[in-house]
Amino acid sequence: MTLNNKALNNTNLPLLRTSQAVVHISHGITLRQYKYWILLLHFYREAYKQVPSSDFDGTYRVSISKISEYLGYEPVKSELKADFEVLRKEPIVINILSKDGHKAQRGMGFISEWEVSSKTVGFRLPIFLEDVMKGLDDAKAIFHLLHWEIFSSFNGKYEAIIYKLCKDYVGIQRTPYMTITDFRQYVGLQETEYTEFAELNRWTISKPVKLINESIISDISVRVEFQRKGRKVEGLYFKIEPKQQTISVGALTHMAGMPHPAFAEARITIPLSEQYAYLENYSADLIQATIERANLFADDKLAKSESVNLGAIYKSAFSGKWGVQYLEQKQLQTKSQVKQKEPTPTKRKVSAKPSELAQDKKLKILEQWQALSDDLKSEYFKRAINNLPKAIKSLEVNKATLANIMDRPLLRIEIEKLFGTV
DNA sequence: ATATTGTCCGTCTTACAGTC
DNA sequence: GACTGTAAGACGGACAATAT
Repeated sequence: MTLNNKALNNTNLPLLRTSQAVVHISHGITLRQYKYWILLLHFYREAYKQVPSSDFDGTYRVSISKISEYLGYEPVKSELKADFEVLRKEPIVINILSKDGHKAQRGMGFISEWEVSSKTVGFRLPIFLEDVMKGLDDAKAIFHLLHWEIFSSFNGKYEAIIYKLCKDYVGIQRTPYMTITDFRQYVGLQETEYTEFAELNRWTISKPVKLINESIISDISVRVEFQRKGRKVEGLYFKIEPKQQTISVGALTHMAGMPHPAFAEARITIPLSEQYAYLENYSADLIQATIERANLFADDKLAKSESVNLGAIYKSAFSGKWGVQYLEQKQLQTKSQVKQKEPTPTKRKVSAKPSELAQDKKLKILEQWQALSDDLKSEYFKRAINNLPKAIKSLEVNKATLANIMDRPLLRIEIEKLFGTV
């Protein structure tokens, strides 16, 4: 569809296989059906990642209890079937570029088959969506970054759609321009609905935007920009800014499912909004290198028993592009096998008060942890691991030990939570 | 039964264009 | 530049239809 083309033209992103290709589909389905679909895509993606590709036949079954877990209530069977049937029938038409570079259109349903039994739900995705899900670059994987709980907490149809649209463009801080017709199509309006712009604006633009901005759990703030010809509004786009999180970073990370792997080595939890911003601007390799470099710098300071403010270090590491040097250096090293002394990174700014607070808190937790007996430690360790979202658990089980648990941000947060509840 | 969504009406504000 | 008419739009509220 047209939106997608514009997005791609504007930013010169590679065609296809980007998250945008999946996301921007105009539709007339209800919010609940839309939620199901997003959930199914999420499950599909998870399943695909866990099972080696050749063994994965494309049909995925998920227990109804798992769906209930995400939705927060148990769906009624008849309703579920009806919704899946709508998802199967509702058309998606996407403009794509075929291999020879010519434009092509493709039509499909949101899902291609479904099966509902007493305890499970099975579904298959159209081939195109399957391909997109398989081909999704990790850095672009929307479903780890998509904040399911925030999304599902919006109870307005347009609110959720606009939130999601904006969420996809936090990185470039604005959505593609769309005409009013495009917008109507995007949010799934019939010709007869909201024929007057004033009403359209009032109920499908202004109000949802206001609600998104006022929501205490929303992680973005959104502003609509109209393009006018005289007084008449011809089109619009949204401007997006990451919002200061009003709930704990730990809770957010937990809800979002997983931090991006590139941030795995980070010793403090980098807020998702920042992760987004970094991911938009730097490659995963570069991010990893930046964090590694920053860690070295921190170690260096620790060795000299200077105080270390990780939040500030990471910030200046990214803004100062420490990773670029480091990455080049690493490549050189592996090539020439010659060990060089690392250049000192550019001077660190002394700022970032909020992260100092976080640092204090971290130290407290650390003290509390060290005061525990070995038995208690392993007890907490087990419980922390168990509390992790499934996807992370399998990773952490292999990596985490009693000795390094405090260096693993997600686990530390779980421990912190456990301390809080005891 | 209640909440959400869509429509309609009335009134106020604002930007544009024409006239003086 | 000031004045004025006009149309687009904002906004509050009432209410019906629909979904949950």
